[in-house]
Amino acid sequence: MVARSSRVTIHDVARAAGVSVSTVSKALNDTGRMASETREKIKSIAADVGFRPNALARSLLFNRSFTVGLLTNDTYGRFTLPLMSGISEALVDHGVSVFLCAIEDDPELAKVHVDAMLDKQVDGIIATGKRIDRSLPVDLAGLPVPVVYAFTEGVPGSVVLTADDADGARLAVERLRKVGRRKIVHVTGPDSFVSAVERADAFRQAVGAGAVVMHGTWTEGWGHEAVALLWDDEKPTPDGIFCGNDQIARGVVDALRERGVRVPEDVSIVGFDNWEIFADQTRPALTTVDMNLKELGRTAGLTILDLAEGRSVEAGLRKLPCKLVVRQSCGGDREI
Amino acid sequence: MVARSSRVTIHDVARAAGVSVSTVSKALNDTGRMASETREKIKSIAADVGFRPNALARSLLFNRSFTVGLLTNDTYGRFTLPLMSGISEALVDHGVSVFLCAIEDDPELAKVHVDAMLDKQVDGIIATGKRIDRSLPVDLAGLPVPVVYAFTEGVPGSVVLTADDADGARLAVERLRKVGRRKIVHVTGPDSFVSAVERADAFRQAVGAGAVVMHGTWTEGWGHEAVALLWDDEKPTPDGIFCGNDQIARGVVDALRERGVRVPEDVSIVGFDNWEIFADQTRPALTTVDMNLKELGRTAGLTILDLAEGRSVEAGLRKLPCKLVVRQSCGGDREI
DNA sequence: AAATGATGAGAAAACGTTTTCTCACGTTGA
DNA sequence: TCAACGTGAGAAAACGTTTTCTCATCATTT
Repeated sequence: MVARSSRVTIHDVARAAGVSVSTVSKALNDTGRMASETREKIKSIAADVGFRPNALARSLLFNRSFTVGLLTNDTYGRFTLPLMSGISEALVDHGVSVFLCAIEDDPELAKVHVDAMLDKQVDGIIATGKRIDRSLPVDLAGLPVPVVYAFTEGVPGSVVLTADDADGARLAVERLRKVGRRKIVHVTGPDSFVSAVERADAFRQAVGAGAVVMHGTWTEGWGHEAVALLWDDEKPTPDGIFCGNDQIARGVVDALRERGVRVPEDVSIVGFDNWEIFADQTRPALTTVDMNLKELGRTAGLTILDLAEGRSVEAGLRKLPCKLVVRQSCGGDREI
Repeated sequence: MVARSSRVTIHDVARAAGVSVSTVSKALNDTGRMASETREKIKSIAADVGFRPNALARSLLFNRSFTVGLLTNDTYGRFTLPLMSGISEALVDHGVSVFLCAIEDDPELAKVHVDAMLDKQVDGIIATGKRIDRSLPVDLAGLPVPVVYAFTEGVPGSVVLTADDADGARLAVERLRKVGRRKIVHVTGPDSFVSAVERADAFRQAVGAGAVVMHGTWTEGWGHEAVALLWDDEKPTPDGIFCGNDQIARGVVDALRERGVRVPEDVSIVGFDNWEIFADQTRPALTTVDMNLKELGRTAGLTILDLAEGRSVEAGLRKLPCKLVVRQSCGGDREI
């Protein structure tokens, strides 16, 4: 009405084939009764003129937009991009596209984005954050579409996906044990983070009596500081350090090198996150726990699809397993 | 037809108000002739029942989906996320949402995503990559919608946006000069990158005769190596180093510290990228060139909007200015 | 008092699909 | 020869909007 599309519509195909639009539709969708020559002829003509059905029209009809919204509060993209990649990968086969909205902790902005997505009739919304113990600054309860939470707190009765922190900690300790380490400490982030606590608890359980956990910040600086605390002390120094993230691990490795302590010969280090930009560039490269973010994204995508298509999904917190990526900082990468 | 929407439509509002749908539409859009009491009454009823127009239906009518596609080949998100944030910020006010598609260098996948976006009638596509001298593995010429390229090579006659590398280099040298540095070298990435070459050329021009440019890789390791080359040499050592990215800068700073060379007292360092995860965590924190990615994203968003709405835009390569972010690695942060 | 004009509101068409319903035609069987 | 049936294809409605057109109704002017 306002503008005229230059795109080829089903009417153009019908005209070119000398049949009605209904016949074209049935021919292309392999539905209805029809002489098979007619069907083939129409298909070939449609291909010739480059017809592609207008998804908007179908959406209107089916009340399904084949679109989901990804709401993220993780400005930096550390989590969002791998997650996004997994979601997209899982959904592209189903013809579903993803709206990405960065809300930058702004409730107003979040509301605007959510409204825009609802207006565009998204089939579902995936909400992601940085922490499982913080919720987004917008209420997603009672929306007319399903919602899946990933790495952020969900409302009661919702589906929440996260990495299994305890599993990650166990993998790390297991590895350190395997390379013969016996005096292992855990240097991690603040105990105000649920994931830091869960990893710490699993660490304590795996290590047993005398387990040492040092809470600090998620920074390289804290890695340095922790090494200073451990080595300047009178007590015997550890031979294995499990770090709460790769930045801390980087700090620890650097601090040890400065002290002339060799990694991995004297001390084995395991990081957490497999943030390649850190893990790969640290010398030696970090053996680290990977949270399988892409797989988590894939799961989130498939889950939202299940919900959108009316299949029931078990509510509650679902923790997905981690995996260990072996590089050099832990040692034993050849002999095991 | 297939499923029945539980959402409230304009018909529901019409019924509730005891008027026709046309009247409701006109009332809500402030068009048509109508008693102002009627208009207000309808507006209030619409608000009461929570009516929000179905964007799909409008899109179908206007042949405008208020949606753009962002095609990215930058898996890691270093460029994509800030860009995305800027695009989104610029477009959200216009009611435009963004489809994000990560194509991971796969031509097949790219084609699938582009087709999906076209089917969904995007108003335009923004294509982004990592390098201005490489094109995406998919041909975006001749599409029925406008395309804007950012940080990737465009087809002839297209609109291409990128950061002004030469400007960035000039800002860096200017700063180093201002803090009194006279013997400045440039340690950067491979000369197979156009942006490395452009920065190097601008660097040479700014520094004048005797300018030293060292090409290597974009890694911390090269930063270390370059310092070794410079300091192990017989020649006098530089008092200022402009690095091609923050990772190299990080390597340089660390290597200098290991040699007992003080930064910024003895040598001033300027990085490039303002990748906060590096720039902020380096000790001392890096003074570095910021490519204004968010602003670039904003420009890309507004440009695609102009194109989508039929306003003409000058084709060709458009270089946006950089800015210098001052931290501690260059010195002079107080006295200037 | 009749013709003109202004005002308010509804009917219908349009956007591009899919699906249900209807119908004409030709074939088969009695 | 006629009824019953199967087959192929089109007409129309529907999805939720917006917009153009038409038409009452009522007030104003001659």
